[in-house]
Amino acid sequence: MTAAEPTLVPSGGAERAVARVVLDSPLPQLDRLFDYAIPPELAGAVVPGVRVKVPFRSAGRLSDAFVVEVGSAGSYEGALSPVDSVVSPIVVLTPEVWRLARAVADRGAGSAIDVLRFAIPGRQARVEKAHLAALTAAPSPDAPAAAPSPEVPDSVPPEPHEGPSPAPHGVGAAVGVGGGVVEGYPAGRWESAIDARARWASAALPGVVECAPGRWVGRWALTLAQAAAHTLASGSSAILAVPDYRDQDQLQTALESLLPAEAIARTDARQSNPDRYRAFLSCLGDEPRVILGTRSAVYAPARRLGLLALWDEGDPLHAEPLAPYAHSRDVALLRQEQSGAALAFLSHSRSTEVERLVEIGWLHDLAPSSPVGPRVIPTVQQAAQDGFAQLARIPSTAWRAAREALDSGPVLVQVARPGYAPVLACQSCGQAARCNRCNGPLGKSSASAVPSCGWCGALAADWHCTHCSGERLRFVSVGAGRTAEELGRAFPGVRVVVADGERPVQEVPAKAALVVATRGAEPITPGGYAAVLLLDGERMLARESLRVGEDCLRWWSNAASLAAPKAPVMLVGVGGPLARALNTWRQADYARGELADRRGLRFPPAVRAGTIVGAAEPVAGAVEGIRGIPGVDVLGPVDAEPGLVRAIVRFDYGSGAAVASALRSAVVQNASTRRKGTPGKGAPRPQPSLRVRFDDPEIF
DNA sequence: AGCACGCCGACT
DNA sequence: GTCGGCGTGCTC
Repeated sequence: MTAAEPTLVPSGGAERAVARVVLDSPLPQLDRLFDYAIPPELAGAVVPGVRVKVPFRSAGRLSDAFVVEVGSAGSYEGALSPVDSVVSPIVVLTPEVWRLARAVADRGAGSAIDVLRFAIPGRQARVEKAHLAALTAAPSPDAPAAAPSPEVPDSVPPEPHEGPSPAPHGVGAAVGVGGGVVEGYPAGRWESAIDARARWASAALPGVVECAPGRWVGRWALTLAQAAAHTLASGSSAILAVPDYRDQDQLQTALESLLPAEAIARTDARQSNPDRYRAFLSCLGDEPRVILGTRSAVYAPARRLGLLALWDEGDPLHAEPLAPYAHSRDVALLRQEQSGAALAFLSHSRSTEVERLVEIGWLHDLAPSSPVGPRVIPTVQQAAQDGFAQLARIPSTAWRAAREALDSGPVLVQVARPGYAPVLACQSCGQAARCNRCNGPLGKSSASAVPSCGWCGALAADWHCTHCSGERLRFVSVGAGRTAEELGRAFPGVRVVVADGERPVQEVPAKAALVVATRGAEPITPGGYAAVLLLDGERMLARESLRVGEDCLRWWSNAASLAAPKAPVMLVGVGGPLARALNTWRQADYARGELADRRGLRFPPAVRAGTIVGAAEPVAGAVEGIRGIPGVDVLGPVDAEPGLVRAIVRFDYGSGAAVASALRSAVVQNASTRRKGTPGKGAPRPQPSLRVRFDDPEIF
């Protein structure tokens, strides 16, 4: 502690000062505030938002905790233990983030501390020391802690400091780079929506753009960067959340072309812990920032949050895989309601979730001024005449389009699956080939590799089929590697580049080449591709999932958006409403129809859904607790893994709070009353015997 | 999670 | 009478 302001009265006067803290414990029954006395020597240091250590559990053990409130009104009657120590003077839990964490946990029947662990990076003593030293050293001599520092009029230069781009490509009119002016949409509409703290969904402009000399990004990235620059220019912070680091890199490039580097804070899971903590601390300062990151960015402690924007919210990477499993979209919706910031969803393709929000009037639609899409040419699968094309299972029209395009630049070929022939089957009976040891799926990692098991890794050197005793294997699905080989033969003399999850490629030069990429891993290229071939449509659609249609449309739209203006985009082997939506570039139409179907079937997102997994008895109890709530129906329970059952609960949005709180009570009760189970020295149960998960995109 | 508390059986 | 089993529930 430095010399500072003792805000609280010394021990003598008034009632007892009480700190209300949230404990860092995964136990659901501890997810509430606990009262501790503030000893005189810590008065003034124990303020809301700091990390503390408190005695907990009978022995003299200490638990980590965050102070949530400080006051004199103790709601707890018993004797209070004193706070043991303050870990750091930095206010890492802001009131806004606490309210958000509480709301996210309540909505997902989870613990607020689970949200906080995700939202607040671990403390790094070194980084913190440097941060505090910098704070006390130069500009603002005020205490580093909570003190609402004397309001300094912040001046962040919103001007672009990079030269404007020469003739950017992209579908639609040429755009220049301007600070805080969002181009490509009706003039002033984004700006006024941001200023009015509105909520909206926008279709992104297709195409790529050169936002600084030699730096090309998807056109969408420039839109978000311009919106963020406008927000910053008006003295507010902006949070931009993207699905993965590839999108993040593009957006960062776009931001750096408009804003000084100090105005940008970057947070993502790939950062080292010190880097993460450093970026987090930089958000806590008083100057507004543009905060760029993946899922966790929606929890950043932004000062004066003015805009919350999500790119490609339909990407499943926005769904958090850890409890309480909140999707960035839902977190953003809650935060918007609490903070009153503007909220924008930008994407090429519209998810059914966003479509629902538009239909109920929660979001408005802010469309580009000239909604022109890429030139999409649906191509029915047909037996190719050309021998080469047949090799690569490409229809002759698509093959010819690619052949011509290769004269002027690179051609993007999107394929379905990563890896090389991930699935093998018996040549004689056609059944999927299984490992002779563990029954896992067999695959091949390269042309010359010996087939091996995807589970145990055993080489299938002398494999035999368990169904028919056949001994020869054949490919069932064809991955990027194999497609690349075939294309290489179909287009002799052309350079082939492969991009997939294992071999990521951010950008390819604007030279003739075949770029074979799995969906989601497409590199961008300066000026856009001379042609785009969307090859494995049928196979992608074969996946068994409620979301398969909208997922495919999203993958195709994102790939098509990388094409140069007027370049052909060949959609192979797909017809119907999906092909029409891509061809007309009216993805929202598809989402509308899809949502209507889901309403009829009572599937998400027309309703919400959750799974309840656990031992039969607690699951039955939990189900009993929600049966009476209106707008709720329960499927099951049915047997799941050995000893466990699973029930699916579907409920209207309006019943969400009641369902969540009832299930939460069941989880808490189950956690505190010991499971009797097998009395005879059974193995201790490693997992809680009742788990609840809401809004899992993979339920149906 | 730990750990104390408490209501039953078997002992000095 | 008292010791101690482990089932039950609390932790500011």
